[in-house]
Amino acid sequence: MSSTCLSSVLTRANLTMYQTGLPDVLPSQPNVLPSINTMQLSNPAYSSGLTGATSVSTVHSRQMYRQLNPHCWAAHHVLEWISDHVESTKFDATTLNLDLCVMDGPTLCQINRDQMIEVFGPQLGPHLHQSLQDHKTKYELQTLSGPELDETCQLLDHFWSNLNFPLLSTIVIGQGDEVSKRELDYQDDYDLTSLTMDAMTPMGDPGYLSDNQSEYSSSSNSGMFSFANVSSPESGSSESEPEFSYPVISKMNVKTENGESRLKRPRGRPPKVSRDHNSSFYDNPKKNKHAPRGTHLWEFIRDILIHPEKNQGLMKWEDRREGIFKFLKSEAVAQMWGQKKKNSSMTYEKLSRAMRYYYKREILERVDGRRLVYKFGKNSSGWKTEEIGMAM
DNA sequence: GTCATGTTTCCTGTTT
DNA sequence: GAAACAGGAAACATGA
Repeated sequence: MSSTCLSSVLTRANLTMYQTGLPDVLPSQPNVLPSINTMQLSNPAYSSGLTGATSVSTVHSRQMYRQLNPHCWAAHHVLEWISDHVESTKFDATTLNLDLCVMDGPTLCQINRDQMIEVFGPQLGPHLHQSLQDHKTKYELQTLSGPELDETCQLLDHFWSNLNFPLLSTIVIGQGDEVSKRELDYQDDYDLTSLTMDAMTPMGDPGYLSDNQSEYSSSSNSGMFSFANVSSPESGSSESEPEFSYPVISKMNVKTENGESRLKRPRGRPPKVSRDHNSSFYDNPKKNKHAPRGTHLWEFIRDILIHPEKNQGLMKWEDRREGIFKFLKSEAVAQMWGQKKKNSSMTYEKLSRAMRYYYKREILERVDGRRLVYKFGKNSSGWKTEEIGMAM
């Protein structure tokens, strides 16, 4: 494949230029891209999928540009960046003039979209321009954002990491479409969401599962991607929470018009059932300790919105000035919210109910006639550009 | 223990 | 017909 050839060229150019260069140290911001370190070291598939000239340690340096502000990129960072995009877009690199690729970050940042297209062509140029803007935005925001945003950022990072590398194996998308991890690696900067969201939307409403089917029964998922199966710093590992099964007691028999009898739940949230084998769970002082109250739902939504470089198409601003925003991947956002609240059965339907409660409190305002569109109300804060001190 | 708050869950009905 | 919206009702978790 020609793109692979260019990759080799670029990689060799890197090695040549920086033979003396950067030590293969781990990125200094482990929270930002936790997956890169672990995956690239632990999964031979990653390195074997790269060019023969590329060692595992080279993979580390290849990703270094991601940790840096584009304004601080050296020439080899620019080459790494281009190389990654050439591979990920399967661009025919034979048409690319390598001489034109040699520039440092500050020079690159001065190139506008048209010039980018002129240098890299109509296929790769716009792609690179968009990527550069994303990288720039990312570092502008990182500079300006306060520490209160860290939790959501980490959740977003973790969320995408888990999507990219579920348990170091493969994920199953739909029925039988296996996508190798390496293929997903290179989706990282692009529309990964379109590829994976279907796989992670809830596997049916767990409330409609039979009573012995808990979504925590990971073995029953047989390879289908499930958030319940993904380890998370927040979800913990040993404290599986049993409250998401639906006891028989909460159902009642009702007659349909046809006179058929069917199961129906009473209105409202089903009561928790204390089961014998769980008594220790409820007595567990660790569980009852006052956990620091997390951010509220609207704050969680806000934090996703003000980190466009991390939300990867989950949500977008419709009108930033007015505070109007739209869910693009509503179920994915709900899953993330559920992950934050340690509730793997969260759905957009439930999330949206909570959102609707905000109307009364004027944290959100209705946007009539537009689906998945909400607007921040006068009692919300922290989303306005003036408030977070960024020029948009 | 009680209460308020902020969800979460489920439901029925309506709108798109 | 499906998805999203709307809002009532009840339960739950947490903090004061």
